[in-house]
Amino acid sequence: MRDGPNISFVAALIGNPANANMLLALIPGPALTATELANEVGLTLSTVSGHLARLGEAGLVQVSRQGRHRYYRLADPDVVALLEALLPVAERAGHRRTRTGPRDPQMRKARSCYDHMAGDLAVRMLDGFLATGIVSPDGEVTDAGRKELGTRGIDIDRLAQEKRPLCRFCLDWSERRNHLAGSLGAAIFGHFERQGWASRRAGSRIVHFSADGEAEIERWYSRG
Amino acid sequence: MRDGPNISFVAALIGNPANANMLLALIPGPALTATELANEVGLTLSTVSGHLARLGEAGLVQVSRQGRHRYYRLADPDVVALLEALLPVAERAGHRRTRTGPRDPQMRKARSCYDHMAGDLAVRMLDGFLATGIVSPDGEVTDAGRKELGTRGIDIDRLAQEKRPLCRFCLDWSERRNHLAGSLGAAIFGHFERQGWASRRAGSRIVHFSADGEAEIERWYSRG
DNA sequence: GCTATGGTTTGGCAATCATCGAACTATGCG
DNA sequence: CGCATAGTTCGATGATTGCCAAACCATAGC
Repeated sequence: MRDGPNISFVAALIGNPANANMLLALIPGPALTATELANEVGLTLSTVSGHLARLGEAGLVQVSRQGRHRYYRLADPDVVALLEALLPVAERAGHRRTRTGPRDPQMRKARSCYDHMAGDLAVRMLDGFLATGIVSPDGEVTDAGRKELGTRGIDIDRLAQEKRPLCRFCLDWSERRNHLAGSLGAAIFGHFERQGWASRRAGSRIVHFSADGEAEIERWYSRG
Repeated sequence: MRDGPNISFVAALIGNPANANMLLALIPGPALTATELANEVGLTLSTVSGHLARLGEAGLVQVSRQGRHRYYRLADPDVVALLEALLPVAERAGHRRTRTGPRDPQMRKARSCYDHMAGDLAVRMLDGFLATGIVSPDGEVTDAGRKELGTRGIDIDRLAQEKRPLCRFCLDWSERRNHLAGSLGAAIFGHFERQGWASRRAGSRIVHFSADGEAEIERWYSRG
C-alpha cells in the first residue's frame, strides 16, 4: 500500500496481446476503425469492441464518431512514449513475436516500422549518423547533429518538446541491427515522404524511393 | 501479426498488482530481499518468489545472491524509464490506488516519493523552477536552467545521458499539484542528502531538513 | 419505410493464473 | 551435527477474463 497511480491497471490492459497489437498498430498516427483493428489482430468485432471500450475508459485511446464509423487513435503522446518505453525492455526479454525475416527484397531494402523506417536503408542511415557524429552511441543527438539536421529541415528543438523520446534505437527485423526510432525517426520518415523521396502504397509496408530521392538521402549521412 | 518485440508479455507481468508494487518499491535503487518485497506487497513468500523468478527471466529485475539472501534490483535504466512512462498514463486513467492523503504534518511537508521528493516543499520547488524559468511548463530544462543548476552541482548534460526521462512532473498525493520527478528529481534529492540538508530514517518516508538546509534550498528557486 | 453495414451488449464457456500451504533445498550459526 | 532462517517448488483451488455467437442498436442509402 502506497500512493501513486495504479500502473498495474494500465499495464494489464496492454498485457493482453490483442490490446498490445492494436495499440502498436495505432502508433503511426492515422485513426483506425474497429473493424480494421479487428482484422489487424485477427479477432471478432465483438471482442475488440469490448477491448476498445476499456482502452477508451482507461484513457489510452480516443474515439471520434463519423457517421456509422468510429475512429480510434492513441489518446496522447504519453501513450506513445509508454509504448516506445516498452519496446526495448521487451526486446531484451527475448520473447519476440514469432516470424522469420522478410524474403521480399523490396521489404528487406526499406519498409515502414510503426511510424519510422526499417530495412537495409534505415540501418545504413543510422550507421551513417553514428559515423558522422550526428547521433552519439548512447542515443543522444549531438550539437553538431542538431545543426546538421536543422539545415535539412528537421527542427530538433521542436521535436525535443514532445513527450515521447527523441531518439531511440529499434532492432531491425531483417538486418538484426539497430535503426532509428523515436520522434526523430518518425520526423525523418515524414520529411522524406513530404519531399516525395519516399512513398508507400496503402496496405503495404514497402517503402519506395524515387531515384533522386535515394541519392538525396544518402547525402544526409555520407559526409564527415 | 507483425514483427517487433512482444510488449504484451512484459506488460502482462507489470499488470499483476503485486509485481507492479514490487517494481515500484525497487525504483529508489537499494536492492531488497524476497521477504522484504513480500512484506511490501502483503503476500506470502512463496507467491512473490514465483513472481520474482518470472520477473528475472523476463529481464525486469536482477538478482544477486549473498549468503542465504537474494537481493533483487531493477535490471537496468530502461526498466526505470518504462515504469516512469507508465505513471503519467495511469495518472490520467484515474484509478489511483486507494488511500487518502497523509495527515502527519511532517509527511505533508516533505516525504520521499520513490527516488525523488514530494510534499509541500517539493511542490514549492517546482513552482519556483517554473517561475524562474529553470524548467519550462512543457517539461524541458531551459538553457538558463542548465547553467543555473550547473553552478549548484547538478550536471544536466550527464543526467540527460541516462535513458530514463530527465524531467517529469508527478502529481503530488497531498498537494494535488505537480512536483519534480525523473532523473533530475532524483539527482536533486540525492544532492540534498549528500549535502546533509535532507535526511530520512529507515522505514519512514518523512524527509527531515536541517535549519540551514531548508534556507539553502530556498535559494535554489527564489531568485530571478 | 426497408435493407445493409458498422458497432455494442449480453451470456456463457473455457482457459488461465494468482494465491496459498506444505513439502523441500540451501545457507548460516552454534 | 542440529536448529533456524531464507528461499524454491508443487499441487490444489478459486477467481478472473478472453473469447465467441447471437441479439441488439445506430447510421447510411435507397
